[in-house]
Amino acid sequence: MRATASVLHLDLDAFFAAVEQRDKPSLRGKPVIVGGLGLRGVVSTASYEARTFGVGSAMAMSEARRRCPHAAFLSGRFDAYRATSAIVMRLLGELSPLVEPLSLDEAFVDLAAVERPLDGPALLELAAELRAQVTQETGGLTASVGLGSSKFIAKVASELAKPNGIRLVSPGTEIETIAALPARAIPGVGPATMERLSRLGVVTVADLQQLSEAELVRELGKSSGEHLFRLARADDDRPVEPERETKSISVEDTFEHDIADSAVLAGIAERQAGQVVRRLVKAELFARTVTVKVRWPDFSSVSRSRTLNGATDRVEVVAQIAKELLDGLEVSQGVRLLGVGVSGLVQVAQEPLFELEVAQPGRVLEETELPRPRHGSGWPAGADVFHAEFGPGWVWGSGLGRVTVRFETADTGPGPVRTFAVDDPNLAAGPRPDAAGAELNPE
DNA sequence: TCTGGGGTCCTAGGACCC
DNA sequence: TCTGGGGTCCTAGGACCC
Repeated sequence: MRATASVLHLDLDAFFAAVEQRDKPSLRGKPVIVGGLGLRGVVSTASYEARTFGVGSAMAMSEARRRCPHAAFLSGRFDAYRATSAIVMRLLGELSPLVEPLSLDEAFVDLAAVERPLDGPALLELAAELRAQVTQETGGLTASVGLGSSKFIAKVASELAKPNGIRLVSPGTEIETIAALPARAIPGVGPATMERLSRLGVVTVADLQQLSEAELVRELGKSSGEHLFRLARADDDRPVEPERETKSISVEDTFEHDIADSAVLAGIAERQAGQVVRRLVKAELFARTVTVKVRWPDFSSVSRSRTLNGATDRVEVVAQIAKELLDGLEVSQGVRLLGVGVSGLVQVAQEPLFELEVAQPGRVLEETELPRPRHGSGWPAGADVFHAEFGPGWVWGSGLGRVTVRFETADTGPGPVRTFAVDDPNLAAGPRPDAAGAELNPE
């Protein structure tokens, strides 16, 4: 904890949904739900209009549809989210070189790296200007900003500021600020920890402050217990860390229907190994450990891993090991989710040649013929499209060989709706072909 | 029609080494 | 002549976060 409130936490409000409302004027002011639209999808982000119906992140999409049937249900457009996030991260980088992104929509900034300490009014002014810049440069998104003497307090502050606000927790007032909050508000206290704390009579952070460190360690283990003991007293000296090295890379897929065919699963593992290795190579890393993860129909899951003597970035090696690990599992009851991951990442190859006798050379499957999870048609709801005659629009819905498109962009008013055959030659997937991101980079 | 995907961190037990 | 002790690595599972 510092003597000044020099840690800033920024959180974009209902980020994915807000980007959709920005780019789809007909959805502004309406409930929008972004997430997996398949049978087993979950909600990534709900707009504030949807939240009033009790829809929230991580909720099963089936439940969200029950609670808010008239919402717009969209699959995500991650390129658009990444582009918008980059704008915000750039603005944060102008405040300080010490920016630690937590996700596309959240980051810490260490303001102590900037010249002299700022007092309360100066901090509030800086935050207000930042929020105005974010809204200006992103085309209308809002952010909540928290300021405090540590990461923990800054994060709590931005939570208290939501939505669309600023909150400064002045140094010296931290403990009284957090005391009234539910213990669940402390990062790291999830459902399981909260259940254990409840048994000790803990509801609020103030209750937590009554427990001794020994009691917490006994209940939660050494690391968590000591950590929680300190956070309950607003004692947090974790630094803002701009660069965090990648520790693992993984790909996993939940299937629309459980799969019990081991040959099909092996084919999926092979494709996933390819995806993992592509990212491994792009990061210029090599991996020593390969892990396979399986989720059963009852939602329990197991993992199997193997560590090599050397590190590899070869698809054949990762795919072969993944398939061998999968072979060791009895899949006849069906598999709900399959995943392949690598860890033990290093920057140099140390690959012993004897590590793998590549079995029968076998045909290398083309990317397109490997099994992929399919969620409905090739026209995901919410996706950008471009029509030769009508211009840019987005997929409103599809089915029965038809796709319905609404023609509007961030800069138009609500636009008209037209329906086409799914194979209409005038209709192309993706944003306007010749001006990618133009509206976000006016210069 | 319950429960995604990509991560990080922690714990605990066993193997192994000195 | 029953079985110390510490350290490290590996595996597996689980909690948690966005």
